[in-house]
Formats: sequence, C-alpha cells, structure tokens
Amino acid sequence: MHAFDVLGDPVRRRILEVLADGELTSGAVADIVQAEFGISQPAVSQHLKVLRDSGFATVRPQGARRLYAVDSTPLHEVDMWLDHFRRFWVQRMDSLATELARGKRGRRLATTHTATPKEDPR
Amino acid sequence: MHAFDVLGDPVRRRILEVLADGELTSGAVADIVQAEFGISQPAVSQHLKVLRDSGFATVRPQGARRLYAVDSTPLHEVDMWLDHFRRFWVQRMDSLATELARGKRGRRLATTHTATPKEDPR
DNA sequence: GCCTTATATAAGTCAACAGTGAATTATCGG
DNA sequence: CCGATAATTCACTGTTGACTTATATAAGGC
Repeated sequence: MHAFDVLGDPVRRRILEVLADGELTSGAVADIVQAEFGISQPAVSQHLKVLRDSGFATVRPQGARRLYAVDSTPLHEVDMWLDHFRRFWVQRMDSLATELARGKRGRRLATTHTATPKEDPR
Repeated sequence: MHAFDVLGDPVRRRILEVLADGELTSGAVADIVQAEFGISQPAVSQHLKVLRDSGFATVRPQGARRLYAVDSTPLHEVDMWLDHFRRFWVQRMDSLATELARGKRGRRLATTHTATPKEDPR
C-alpha cells in the first residue's frame, strides 16, 4: 500500500497524530479512536496493522500489551515528494516575509485574498 | 474527497508532477499519462476532474483546448499536516520559518538540511 | 490450571472508486 | 453550415478496502 493510500484514511491519520506525542498501547489508541470515530476495536487493530505493514508505525511488546510508536520514514518520503511543489507556497510566504521585514505595516493586505489560510505566526 | 485521497492515486500524483513544470492542455497531460500508465483518454479526463473538484488544479479554456495548472493550496495543507511529525526528521524544526521570517533571501529551500552550524548541547 | 484482559485474525458484507466504450458538448478551419 | 478535433460526461463493471461480528492467541492474576 502506497504511503498516500495509508494517509488517505482519517482514522489512520488520527492514530499517527496521537502517536506523535509518544508511544501508546494498542488499547489506548483504540480507546481514543473508538471515542472519536465510533468504530470497533478490531477495526482499530486492522488500521494499526496497515500502519505496521506500511512502515508508519513500529510495535514493541510489553507483556500482554503492544506499544506502538511512529516511524517517520514514510512521512519523510511524503514530505520529500512535496518538494516538487513547495516553491508554490514558499515563494508566497517569502514575499510576505520580505514585506513584513521591510516594516510594511500598512493594513494593506489588499492583495485580494480568495481565502484566508490560517498561518502559524510562530 | 480529502486531499490525501486525491494524492492516493499514482496517476493523479503524476499529473500534478507534470503540471508543476507549467500549465498543459488536457491532451498533453493525457498523452504523457497514457504513455506511462496505459489508460484511456477518458480515464485521464476523469482524474483531471477529480483534481479540479478537489482544488488541486485550475482550468483555463483556450479555444477548444483546456489549459490545466497546479493550485498548490491543498498541497500546502498537506504540508502543514506534516508539521505534526517534522521534528522527527528535522533537527531545527523552525529553521525554514525563521529563515523566512527574517526575510533571508538566500532561498536555499533547506530540504533535508542536516548541517548544523553549532552543536546542540543537550 | 482457569478466568480475565489485551490484541490480533477470520470471514463476510457493502460502498466507493478506477476503469471501459459510447455518447455528448464545444470550438475551429474551411 | 459542416466535418474534424478536443474534451467531458454517461452508463456500466470489477476490484478494493473499511467495517462488522465471531473467534483465536497470548499474558497475568488468582
């Protein structure tokens, strides 16, 4: 299964998000996902299997539990594929940054925004 | 259709790649894709429709032809989702953002940028 | 050794999607 | 206007994948 197919499922994306904060048991993942998506435990287990088989997650047995963690390798590959297109938005951000760097504080913003992309002003 | 579902299809990914180099007519896209994947012209047209409907591509009629171009907005959203995991492979997670915020014009596009000017004392 | 908890697998159903060929719409050159 | 070309839409089919319930494996506590 290709990386993008794996990420195509919202349940799997959510699992990866919760695993991003640290490893969790299968049961802990299932509790979260079941609460949010209302699917059964076997369904979650099957998603975890997909994540395992496609390299997005690793497992470490601990007694009867299985501790899951993110393996970022395929995510990094996805990120690298995006390099084909990054110039499309880096250029925009760059010009915006330049504008800001020049102290152009004018409440201009009149570049006819079609949408307001929420940007993290960190 | 979610952005990741759109990107789940290899034909659609390829279409976006070829469009990344500049706009092309539907026919030009079809020629490339048909040569590489061996599918019919209507199949390509249907993929173009998916890309249109999901915001990945824009169309501009030019006589009897239709010129397709990439719209990077949903790709940018995908890129932002990856922020959840970028720390796994980027040491200085904020390097790009900082660079841009400072209006640094040496637009190195620092992908897989491993060199650190100073070692991190942890 | 049992019973319980934790997790995975099995078997089957259903909907969605990618593909096909045929038909349709639209534009151009004469 | 007409025929040719460009492209999309239609109607249908096969495959895939996500879900369910039921069951199996494995470890822990008593």
